[in-house]
Amino acid sequence: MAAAIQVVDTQGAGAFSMRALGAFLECDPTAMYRHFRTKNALLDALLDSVVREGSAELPQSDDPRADIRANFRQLRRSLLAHPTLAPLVLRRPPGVGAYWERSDHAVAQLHRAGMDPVDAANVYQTLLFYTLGHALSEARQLARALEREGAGADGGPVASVDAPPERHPDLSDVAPHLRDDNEAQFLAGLDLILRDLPR
Amino acid sequence: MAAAIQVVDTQGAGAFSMRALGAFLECDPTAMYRHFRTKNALLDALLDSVVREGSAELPQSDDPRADIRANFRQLRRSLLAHPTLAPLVLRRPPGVGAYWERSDHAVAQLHRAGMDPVDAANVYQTLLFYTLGHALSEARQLARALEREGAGADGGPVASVDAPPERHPDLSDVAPHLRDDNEAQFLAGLDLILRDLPR
DNA sequence: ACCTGAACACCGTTCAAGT
DNA sequence: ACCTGAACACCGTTCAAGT
Repeated sequence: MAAAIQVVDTQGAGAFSMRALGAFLECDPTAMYRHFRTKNALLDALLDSVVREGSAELPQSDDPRADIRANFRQLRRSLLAHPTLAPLVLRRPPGVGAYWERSDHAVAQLHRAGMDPVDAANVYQTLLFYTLGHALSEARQLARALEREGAGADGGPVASVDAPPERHPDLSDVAPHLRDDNEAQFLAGLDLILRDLPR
Repeated sequence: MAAAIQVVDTQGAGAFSMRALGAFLECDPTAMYRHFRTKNALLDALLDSVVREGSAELPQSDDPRADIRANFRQLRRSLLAHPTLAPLVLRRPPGVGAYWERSDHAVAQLHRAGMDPVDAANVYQTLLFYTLGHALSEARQLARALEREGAGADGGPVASVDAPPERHPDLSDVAPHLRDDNEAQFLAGLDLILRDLPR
């Protein structure tokens, strides 16, 4: 139900209830139980649709590395498109269901780059967990900014640091470098993991 | 409040309510509002204590790489020690508050290994997000196994794959390699990110 | 076949009242 | 100063009853 996504995006995930959805659709709150066995089942359908978003246009060029980058960049953007919904994605096990298209694509590219299965499995899971962790942290922060100042907020750095310098000198040295563009920072991490892959 | 952690661990995070905690402590459900402004504030205190758990004994040996490994392995274990609580850690922004000790330690080791600040920042965030994503996924699965069969369950592989082989040949090739020991798989991902670090 | 709405067993939180 | 308990405004879900 696309209406449910709309409710979550405009009202926030916390305000999403059967009663709120019923009011939005102008029907009885209990009518949804004809289409979904439970609120959890409805939520799971929403999460799957977010993860699958845009996965039909995954590129298959002559550069495996670029294709993998595109895959995970797209996943990150899909998650960030619904910041208040994104944190709930962790409720679903990664690597199954909605991830099939994405993981099959990524593993195929790793094979094509000449990587053996064991390495491919590790690199794939590292990429996936890194992407989920990074995007969901960013989404959470973006969601807070949205509810604080309405539309048009940018959320700030994905992980800002404000430690007392005298106690944590090394941390404070690094802090300025955490304030850069979030997507660039994300892609740098991807490249770090993909470093050994032939370009 | 350590009693709250006990309630979460035995009853599951879903059953944690002010009323349930009150029943456990044999006091009125509203008595907690003298010590915590809100249920959220109480939960945040719990999450912080989990992240900080054991961070006092972070090693500082002559091998920066091993020290960083120990840091993130310890973080993973702290999260997995409270599997039903762990997913809620994402509600807090990483990189602040409870993470100070851990991130300061990790960044100090990266410096000591001769890494420049920009690289150190990226490597640190990559490690953190990878660890959070990996451990929280594993914790979620472990929590499900626990509530399904009581104590003594192992939770199975952190990301099992059961895709139709005819549609996803590459994925099916890799699936067997995802079923190995979860901690070994986690450490392999860490090493992947730390590959360039001098040993 | 599908929707309705009353009802049940819960929530978090507030606040006047007690000691 | 701290705890109590009634009360308020919510939840998800069920089920007999309507069309």
